Amino acid sequence: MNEIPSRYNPKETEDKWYKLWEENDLFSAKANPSKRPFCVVIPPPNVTGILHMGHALNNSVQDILIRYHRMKGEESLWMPGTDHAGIATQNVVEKSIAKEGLKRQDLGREKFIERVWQWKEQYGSTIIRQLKKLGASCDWSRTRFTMDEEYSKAVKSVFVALWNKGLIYQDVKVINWCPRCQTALSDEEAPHHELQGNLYYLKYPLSDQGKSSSGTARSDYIVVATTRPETMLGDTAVAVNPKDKRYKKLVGKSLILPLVNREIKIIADSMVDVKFGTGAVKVTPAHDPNDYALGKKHKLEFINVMHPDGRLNENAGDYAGMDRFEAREVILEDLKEKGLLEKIEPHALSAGHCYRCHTIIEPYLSRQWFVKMKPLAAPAIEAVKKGKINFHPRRWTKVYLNWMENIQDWCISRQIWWGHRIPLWYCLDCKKEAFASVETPEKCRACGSGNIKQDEDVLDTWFSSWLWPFATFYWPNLQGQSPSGTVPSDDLKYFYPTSALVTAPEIIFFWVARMIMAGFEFMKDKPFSDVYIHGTVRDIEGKKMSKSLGNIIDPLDIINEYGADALRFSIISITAQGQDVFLSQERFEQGRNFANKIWNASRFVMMNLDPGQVKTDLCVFFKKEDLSIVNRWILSRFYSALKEAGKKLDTFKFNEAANLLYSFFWHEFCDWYLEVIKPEIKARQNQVVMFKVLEKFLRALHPFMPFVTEEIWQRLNSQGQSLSGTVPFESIMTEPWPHTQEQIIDKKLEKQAESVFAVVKEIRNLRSSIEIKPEDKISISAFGHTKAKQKLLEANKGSIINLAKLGSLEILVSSARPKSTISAVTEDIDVYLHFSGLLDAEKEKEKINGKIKELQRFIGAKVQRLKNPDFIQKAPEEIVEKERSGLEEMNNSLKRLEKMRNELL
RNA sequence: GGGCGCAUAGCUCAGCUGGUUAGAGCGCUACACUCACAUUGUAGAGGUCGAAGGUUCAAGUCCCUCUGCGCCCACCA
Repeated sequence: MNEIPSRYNPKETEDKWYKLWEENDLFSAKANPSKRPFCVVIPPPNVTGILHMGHALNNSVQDILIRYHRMKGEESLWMPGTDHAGIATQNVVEKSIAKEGLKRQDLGREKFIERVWQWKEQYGSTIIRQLKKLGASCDWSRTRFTMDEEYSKAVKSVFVALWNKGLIYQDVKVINWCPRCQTALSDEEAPHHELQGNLYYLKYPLSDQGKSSSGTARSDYIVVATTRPETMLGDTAVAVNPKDKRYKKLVGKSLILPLVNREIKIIADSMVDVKFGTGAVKVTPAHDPNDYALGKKHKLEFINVMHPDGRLNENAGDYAGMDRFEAREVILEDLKEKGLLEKIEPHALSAGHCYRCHTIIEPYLSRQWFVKMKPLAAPAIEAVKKGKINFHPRRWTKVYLNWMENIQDWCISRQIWWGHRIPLWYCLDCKKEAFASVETPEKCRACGSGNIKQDEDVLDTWFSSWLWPFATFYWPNLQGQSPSGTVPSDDLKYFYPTSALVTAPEIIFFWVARMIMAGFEFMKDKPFSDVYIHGTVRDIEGKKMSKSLGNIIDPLDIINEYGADALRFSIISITAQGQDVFLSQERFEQGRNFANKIWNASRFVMMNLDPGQVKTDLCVFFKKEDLSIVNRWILSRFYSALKEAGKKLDTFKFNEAANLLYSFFWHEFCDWYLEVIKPEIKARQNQVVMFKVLEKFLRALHPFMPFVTEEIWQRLNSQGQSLSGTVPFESIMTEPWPHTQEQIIDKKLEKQAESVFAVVKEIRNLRSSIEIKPEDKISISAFGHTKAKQKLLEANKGSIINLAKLGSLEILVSSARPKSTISAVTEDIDVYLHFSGLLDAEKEKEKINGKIKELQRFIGAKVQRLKNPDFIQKAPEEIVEKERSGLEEMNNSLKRLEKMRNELL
């Protein structure tokens, strides 16, 4: 057995097994009415994506779910794919052609899109390859892309369906505009971040007419406060609160807009906050959502002063052509010169930022397409309220509902090229209303003219992502060509609704909520039953990992250095329910060490395994009573850990499941069990139990650490059961997740075994307290205060000698203290270490006194509790009983300790 | 302005529906390379569970208030 190296090397196993799994088609799933379906659709990573820690966490969780359910005998499908990520991908390709000195406009729309496809062919599967390194057991034969032909058809169908229902409309509104990407964004795509800016106080002079009639006006101008002074060029009114006494007389009068010399009215509206700034607001209806509303209400003029790229346009007069921020400085300068800049105050404000390029967005008046969301939201709200869909952890339910109940219409048109072009056509001849069509039309529906033109805009990427749980199954046609052949048409029916969705909190609005709405609207059913929201991956200081901060830990580096199993296990074991994940490089050592521990324990088992005998003995039924206490103990412990871990997995508590298996294996199986059986490892029952427990443990752990468990399982079985590399290929992947055997779990027995271990621990403790060398064989005497304990000592004498490295163990017949000993107590058992050297009685006494004091404290608390009549009366009987027996035990220990101390005198 | 989360050992965090003496990993100290593993073993130090109230026979655990961090949402110009 020397050929097993003493260190586990993931590099030699991971790629090998992944390849075999793939070659043997173990990831694929198909509709199988005799089995329960289990389905997870992957949150499709962007085609431009490269694997980061967020992906690693997200996909580890999904793979655990899928592998677990697959092993539980469910037909488990993990549907993979990528997202075309309109803006992000277009940006990447624009950067790439910029190296050739080209802009997308130089190429033209068609050529540019061709270049994007080329880029996608070349780099688009990077992330898929990386997911494979992680061990992801997706059914790759089904890999989908949101721009696939069939998928595009689904997108168009959905657009047409909503159009026909009257849920899509066009409007001119102030929307979020990214001057860098030059497109409209939805509200979700323009998250607000705080900025340290200024509040500028500008003086707007009253016009002559205004001045003359206001004899009591304190001054001949009104001061307005703004954070974006450059927008003043587009002002068409100043608004005040009608109740504001300061301005009451001025309402209806006019002002002269400085620099532009436009006459603008002073209007009154209750929307204006009297307390903010000066109580007078400049109104720029084309560049602010609030002002837009005011503009509509008061029928003001809408003056757009900006080009789509953020430069000021011809309406800005002298400032035309300047960038918005440059213009701001110049305008302030000019106002100052004219004495119209009253003051500047520092002011924290929050502004929308483009979620793709982080540019400050500009509220911008433009014509866009919108989806009416309220009707779609209603069933999606109800489903969650009624518990048809459950969030884990539950608190996200509120976040979801709050958003859904205040949902705004969705701006879906984007002024970019890469994406699903809006399936709307305009007739250039009859100029009637636009019409929607799934198939590309040749003629105008109204007049039959062939002179028609498709809308230039593309749809928001999320307008395709929200169909992911069913469009990936070739809805609405239900059949299509996957990379590996025709997909059967009953798959959707079988796998939908899918089972669980795993994602990060920031995706709830973008994707989760919308999938739920799309599910009910188009499939008449929820898209999934459970939503597991995991935390955000952060660095050790709590900062989000990002390239710009330079605090990235690359999962591929970790895989390379520690192995994919280590990565998976470490990241899962610290991912508490929905808490953010704080990572540092060292974290992965835990996973690596665990893999190594499993490796070596297995190595030890295999080195000592008699394959032939185990093979025959596996079929032998060992009667419980015939098994040694330690064998019964490890079986009981194993099955109870298994039972708990299963419960945790079923309730999305992955870290708890992982940690249960970890501490069972390391601290019970390795630290105690293997050590106890070591001297008699060839005994038939030991052989069978250690083999069984290890083999089942590997299966239980497989969803978490697929590679190392497969490698060992294969080696183990090639010994124990001759499964070695036989055809057909057998894999731990498709073995059942072990069943719990309740009848073997025996808590009483566990306690017995553990009291033996406690004796061992006390002996070790004594040994180290007087600094006896480990190689010195010491003599121990022990006395059990009950018959049962005496018997237990007798029965486990050998184990104690072995574990505590004793020269001899004498079991006393009376509680009298042997001479020249130091002592310790455990529950019901006294332990004496024979000591020939000089005994420092004082030191020994001190130690015992310390223990006595501690014990007295606890006893005091217990006595207090038991003296309380309310406690006796109101606490449950069993608790009171527990307290009583606990007190009794403690008193016993106390007496024994006191006796020991007194004997020292 | 609303909403949510977190404050427990030096660090990072577990502690489920309240019930014996509050746990883990890392780090630290001492000892040990005895034939599975130094990516290891054994032993140990280290906590009045953020603060103040309250409910209860009993509170890290439930309620209220406060403090400090963090996040999300919202049209504060």
